Amino acid sequence: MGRPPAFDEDEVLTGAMHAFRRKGYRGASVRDLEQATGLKMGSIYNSFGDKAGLFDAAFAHYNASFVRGRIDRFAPPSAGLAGLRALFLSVTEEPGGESYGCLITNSAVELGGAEPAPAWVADGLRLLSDTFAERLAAAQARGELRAGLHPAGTAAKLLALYQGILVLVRAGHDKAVLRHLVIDEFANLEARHDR
Amino acid sequence: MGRPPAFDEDEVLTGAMHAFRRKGYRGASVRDLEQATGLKMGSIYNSFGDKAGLFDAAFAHYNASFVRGRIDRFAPPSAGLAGLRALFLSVTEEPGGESYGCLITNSAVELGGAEPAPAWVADGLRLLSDTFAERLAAAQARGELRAGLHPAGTAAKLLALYQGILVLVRAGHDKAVLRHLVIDEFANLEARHDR
DNA sequence: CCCTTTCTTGAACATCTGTTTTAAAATATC
DNA sequence: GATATTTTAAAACAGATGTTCAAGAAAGGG
Repeated sequence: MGRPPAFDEDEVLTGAMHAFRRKGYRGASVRDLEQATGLKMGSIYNSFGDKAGLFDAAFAHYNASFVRGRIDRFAPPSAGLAGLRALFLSVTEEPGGESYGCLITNSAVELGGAEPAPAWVADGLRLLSDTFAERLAAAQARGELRAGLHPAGTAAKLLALYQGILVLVRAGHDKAVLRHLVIDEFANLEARHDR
Repeated sequence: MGRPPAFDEDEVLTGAMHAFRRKGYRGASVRDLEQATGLKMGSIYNSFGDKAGLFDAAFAHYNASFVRGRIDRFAPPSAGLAGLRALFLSVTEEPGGESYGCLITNSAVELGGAEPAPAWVADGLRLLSDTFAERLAAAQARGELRAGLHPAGTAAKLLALYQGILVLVRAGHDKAVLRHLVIDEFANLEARHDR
């Protein structure tokens, strides 16, 4: 009973997610979000409660679809260390001159000073960190990892490196330098067969 | 001729700098800046033109005083690799529960999407990167650096790691993990005397 | 001492913000 | 097909935002 919604929720969340990514939570006005989602103000408030509600939904969508999709595409369990490297390289190859950045990184920085740091930031960071640790542990089991490295500790370092690369990408840093950096770092993680 | 300003410019810029650091460029309202600087609205506009002008001046102050001061204190040329490590560790030891973050990192993320990325971001990043490269080169000359490492490339990696650590600090990440990460990374950079 | 110049103050302004409200349109159930 | 219920649409609202304005205050030069 009652009229069903006329919009596709995935499209709406994807549009909102990109708007928040580009302009930040504060920088994306509700009028901007109208254009990004195709919804009108009333529908946004009717469906998501308020701007923070839409942000929450968009962030959840970002973690569950965008980040996880990127992991599955570039760094599936079978791809090993090379997959992780491909994941890192992929963030330096965003299309176009514009640097959209990562919603996790951007939100951590923008909202990090506020009292209730949104749970989605911690969730996204954990998703990345857990993925890194799992792939590193698998690589270690296969003897692909350099001796003396601990998956958990190395995962923490990779998480910091990943966030830092995203900051530098957003700052317009030279991408060739960033790619070189990633290649070097993963060469250091690999088992040394040449000794 | 004319009445001289009654405020101390360093105090004003320091106050503004902290406000921008905590709340971001957009998040710090001109009313907030009144309280942070002690100046009244009219004086702010009379002295700095507009909010962006105050931000510019505060950012220049941050680079020239805060960042450079931190470098000089923790990582003077004489301190070698251990100085760099101390510099990295210092960002994980900010006082209080609140994480103010780094104006360079925060601005790179917040304003990175905008067309004219402020020059102070690039300047600050270069100041850090140049310092890292110089200290690494000096360490190499003294034989403190692990063989096969290039100062410039390693400096780029350290810059990314530094920015990433600041993101994670702002996200409220466990500081013990971050400290461990720094210690591990610098152990990897040091020449191996135990082989 | 006057008077020009500059700084300070605090109110005023227009615009933009997130949100609410009102009325219309559309569909599912009976 | 009537009714109930929800979505849509667009206007309206209160508050916050960046900025400007006009009047008073403080110093230095004549």
